[in-house]
Amino acid sequence: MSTEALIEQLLSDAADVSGDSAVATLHALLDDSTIEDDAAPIGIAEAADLVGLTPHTLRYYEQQGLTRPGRDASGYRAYSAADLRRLVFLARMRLSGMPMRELRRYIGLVEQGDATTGERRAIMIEQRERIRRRVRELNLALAATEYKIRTYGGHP
Amino acid sequence: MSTEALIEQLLSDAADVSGDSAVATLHALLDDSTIEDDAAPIGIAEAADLVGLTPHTLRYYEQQGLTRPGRDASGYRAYSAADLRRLVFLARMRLSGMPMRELRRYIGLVEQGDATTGERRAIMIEQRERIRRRVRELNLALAATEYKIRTYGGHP
DNA sequence: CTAAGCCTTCGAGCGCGCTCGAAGGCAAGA
DNA sequence: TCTTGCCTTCGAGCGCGCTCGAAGGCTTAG
Repeated sequence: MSTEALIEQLLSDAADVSGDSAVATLHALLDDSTIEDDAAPIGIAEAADLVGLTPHTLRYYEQQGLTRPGRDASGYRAYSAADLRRLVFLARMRLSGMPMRELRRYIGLVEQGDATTGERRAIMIEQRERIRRRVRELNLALAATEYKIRTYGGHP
Repeated sequence: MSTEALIEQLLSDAADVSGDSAVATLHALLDDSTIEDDAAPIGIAEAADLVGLTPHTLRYYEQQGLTRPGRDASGYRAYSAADLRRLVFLARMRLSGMPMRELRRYIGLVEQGDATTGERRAIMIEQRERIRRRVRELNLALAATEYKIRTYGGHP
């Protein structure tokens, strides 16, 4: 099951993202073991498919310094398990509204090694704040939208 | 759910009383019932201030056919209570991720009169789905982000 | 041997939603 | 009267995140 499919499944468990099955699915998504370490590297089309992006976008991310996949004998990109895990992470962070700029900064720290985990954590905490704020905005807009719907439903 | 309920919801989000949420609070409080119908029209700067947009943006919205404020003796835009209510609505819908395109379509229907309320309602229902979906995405990303934070916190 | 279909690089273009600057009009205070 | 400051229109520019097309190379099927 591809990441995209997993996300689809999660989103369609509409009732509760906090429910047990959703959490289990999420762990599957987050857990490294979902992508086997010893799997053979795959081509760009397959990788793109797996994470729900296009080959164009994957090349773009690489050009932006977010990934550095290996190459096969023909010079084609070869995405390893680690590369795929990073792509999954990038896709999820983009989806949550994290700007490319921040992602570049974060990946830069990752490539500098363990000494930067503190700073990385800080970035993720900022990111959490961004998401929470956005959720609050959306709940407000949702209330307004439901008000409109109800208004059209009967009594103006 | 009118102003009262929105306020209640705001209170439940009361954790952060930062500037950003002040804007959200303003938007909520400016629900239709809080703008008095007989208030004198106001200038573009004041209107922009009131709804948390810039005069540039207000002119842009007008150029896009979303508003049609009156003019004073000097040819300056004069936003009436009705104009302001519409601006508040537009701002809230934009904030919730409704595309300009949809908003143009919706306002077009509004200007066609009462015969279009059914179609308008349908648009708002689509919009509700968009928001709900986005909230679900964000909750998912939030869980992933918190997982990262926890991981850096100590036990990998 | 050829053609299909994937891959490569590079640079340009696009859709969105603003955002800004230029050039000038009008109003009110020192 | 002059200056300050907000207003007008118009069109261009920008930041983001892709998205696409051109021109060509490798590989496999027929």
